Amino acid sequence: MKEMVTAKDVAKLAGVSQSSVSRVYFQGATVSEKTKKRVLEAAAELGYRPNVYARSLITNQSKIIGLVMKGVQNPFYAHVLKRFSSIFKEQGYSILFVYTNNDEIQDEDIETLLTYNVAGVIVTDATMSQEVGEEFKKNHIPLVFFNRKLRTGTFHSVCCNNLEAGRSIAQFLLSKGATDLVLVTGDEKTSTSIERKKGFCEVLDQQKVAYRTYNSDYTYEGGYDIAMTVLKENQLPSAFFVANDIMALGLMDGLRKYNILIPEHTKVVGFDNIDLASWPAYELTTWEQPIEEMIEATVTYLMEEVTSYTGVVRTIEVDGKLVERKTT
Amino acid sequence: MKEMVTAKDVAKLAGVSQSSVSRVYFQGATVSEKTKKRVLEAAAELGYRPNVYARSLITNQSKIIGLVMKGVQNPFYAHVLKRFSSIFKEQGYSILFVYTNNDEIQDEDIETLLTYNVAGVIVTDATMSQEVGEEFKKNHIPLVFFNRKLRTGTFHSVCCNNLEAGRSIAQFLLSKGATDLVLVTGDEKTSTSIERKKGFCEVLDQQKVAYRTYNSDYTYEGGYDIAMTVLKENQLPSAFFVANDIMALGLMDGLRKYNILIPEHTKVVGFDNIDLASWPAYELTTWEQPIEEMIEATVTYLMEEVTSYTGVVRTIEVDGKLVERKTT
DNA sequence: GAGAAATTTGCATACGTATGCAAAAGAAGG
DNA sequence: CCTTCTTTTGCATACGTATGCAAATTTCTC
Repeated sequence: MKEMVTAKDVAKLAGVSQSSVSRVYFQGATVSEKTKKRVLEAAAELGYRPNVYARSLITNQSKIIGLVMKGVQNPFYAHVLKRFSSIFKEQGYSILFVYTNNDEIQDEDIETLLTYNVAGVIVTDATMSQEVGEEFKKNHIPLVFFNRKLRTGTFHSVCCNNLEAGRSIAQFLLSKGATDLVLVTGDEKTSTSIERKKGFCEVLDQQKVAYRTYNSDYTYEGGYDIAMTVLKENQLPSAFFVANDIMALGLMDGLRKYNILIPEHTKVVGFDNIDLASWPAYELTTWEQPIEEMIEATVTYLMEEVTSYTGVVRTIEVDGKLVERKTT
Repeated sequence: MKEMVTAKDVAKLAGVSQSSVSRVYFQGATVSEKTKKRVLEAAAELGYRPNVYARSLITNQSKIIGLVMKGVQNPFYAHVLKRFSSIFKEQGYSILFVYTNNDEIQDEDIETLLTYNVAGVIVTDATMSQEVGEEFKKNHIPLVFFNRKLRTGTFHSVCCNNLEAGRSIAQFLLSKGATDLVLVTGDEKTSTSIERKKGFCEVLDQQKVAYRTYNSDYTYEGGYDIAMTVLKENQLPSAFFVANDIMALGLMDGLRKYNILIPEHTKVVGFDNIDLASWPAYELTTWEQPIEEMIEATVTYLMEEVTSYTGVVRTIEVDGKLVERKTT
C-alpha cells in the first residue's frame, strides 16, 4: 500500500544515524552543515517527510491552531477566517476548522480540539461554559475569544470597544435629530450585543430619549423580520441601530419593501463595515471594527502563549470608528 | 505541566490490561460488556482521552479531511464550507482548512495535507498540477475536485453541468430577444468558466448572434470593473451572462451607477444562486447550482474511498436550473 | 603537533496505542 | 463433570521520531 519513507531509510542512504536525520528536521537541534546537506539530499531522493504523528507523540505538541466559528456565512467572519488562515500558514501552523451551529461550543467540539492537542484556540462568534474553558487552562492551551468576551473575564479576549461604539452611535444619531430609536441586538446573550446595547442605552437614558429594543440573530433574514415586526406595530422610529451589517441590510430591504425611504423617513446604522455595506445598493452608515488590528492582537497573543505559556489573560479592546454613508 | 492520562492508567484503575482499554476505544475490536463498562467508568473518572497521535502513528490513518479553498469570501463557498464541516463532523472527521490565494494549489499546501496524512481531500475553487496530484494517488488519498474539473480527467470531480447550463442560458436570453450579448468569465483558466463559455458560445455561434467576451476574477469588484469597461466602449449589449453571482452584482451596481436600468436597458444573468441574488436590491436571474446534491455526491464518494480505496475516478455532473427573477 | 575545549554524532530509550498470538476464561453439549 | 469450541484477555512488540548521555570528531590554543 503506502510505502512510508522513514527517517531510518534516509539515515541509511545518507550514511548517518536516525538521530542525525531527526536533528536536521527538528528546529533548534544542532547538526553540522555537511551531514545536513547529505541528509537533505537523501531525503529529497526518497521523498521523505517527517511523520507529524510520531513527532507529536513525543513532543506532546502540535502545529495546529483550532478555529471555532459559527457565522461563516457572515462576510465579516469569512474575512477573519481568510486572514487567520494566511497568517498562521506563514507561521507554520495549520488550521483545524471547527464549525459550531450553537452559540455555546459543544462538548464534542472541545473534545476534538483537545484530542488534537491544538497549540492554541481562537473562538470567534461563540461562547463557552466556564467549566469547559478550564479544560483548556488545565492543558495549558491558550485560548482567545475574538469579538466575544466572557462575563467572567477569565479568558483572553480581543474585541472592539463595543461600549464606546454604542455610545458614539447613540450620540451620532441624536446629533442627526433622532427622537425615537430602535435598537436591534444580534443575540442578547453575546457580549458584543450586550455592550453595544449598554453604551447605546446609557446615552439615550441620560438624554431621556425614547427607544425600543428588539432581539434577533445576526442574519439577513432576522433583520428583515424585525423590519416586518416594527412596521406591523405601526411606529416607525426616526432611526435604527442594528448590531451588525448583515441584519441592517435585511432590515433596510424590509423597510424598502414598504416604500420607506432611508434616510428620509428613518435612518439606519449598522456594525462591522463589511464590504457589502459600501455597495451602492445600500451605502450603509456603520461602525468599522478595526479588524486587522484585532487579528494582529489575537495572533500576537496566541503565538506568545504558544511559545511559552503563562496563562495570563487580558481583555484587549481596540477603538473603531463610524463610517458615515447614505443611510443617515 | 500537562498531566496526560494514558490507557495504562485507565487499565490499572479498571484492573484490566492496556490492550483491553485500547479495544474499548477501537472500533471493531471485541471486548466483553463487563470490562467495557469497567474501563469506561475508570476512563471517566480519570478524564481519559485516547491519544490520536499514538493512534495515527500505528494505524497510519487520520480522521482529518483536508479542505482546500480560495474564495471563502464568496457566499457560495462559505456555504459549502459550512456544510462540509457539519457533515464530516457527524461522520467523526475533522476539517483541516487550507486557504490558498493562488489558483493553483501551492506545494506548501500539499505538504501540509500529506504531512497530516489526511483521510481525504476536497479541493473547491483551485486547481493542481498533474504531478502534484500524483502524490495523492501514490499515497492512496482520495481527492475530489468540487466545482472544478481538471483537463486531464484523471481526478474525481463533482460539478454541475456547466456546458448545458451555458447553453440553456444562451437560449433563454435569445428567447428574451437578446441580439447582442456580453459574456463575463470568472477566470478563463477554470474549468467552470471554460465550459459555461463553451456552451454559451456554441448556441450563439449556431444562431449567428453577436457577442463579446470579457475576463474577470469572480469578485464583486471585478464585475464592477467590467461594467466600467463595457460602458467606456459605448456599446451596451442587450444582455450579460456573468459567470458567477458576485460578479453579476458588481456589474449591476456598475451599470446602475450610470443610470442603466435592468432589465429595461439590458439584462443580466448570473450563476450560483447565492442568497444575495434573491435580495430585493438585486433580484438577479441566475443559474441555481444543485449545491446540496453536489455536496452529497462529494461526501459519498469520499467516504467510500476513505473506507476502501479503489482509485477509480469519475466526473459527476448534476443538472442545475434557471431561477428567473427581475433582471431579465 | 599535542592537549583541551567545543561541537557533532550515535546509541538506546521513551512516547501512547494497536494488534498478532497464545493463554485463559466462558459457553455449549453430552 | 469433562470435553470441545468460542470468546475474551494479556503479553509483547511495533509504529516513527526526539532526546539525554557518552563517545567520537572537530576546532581551538599555545
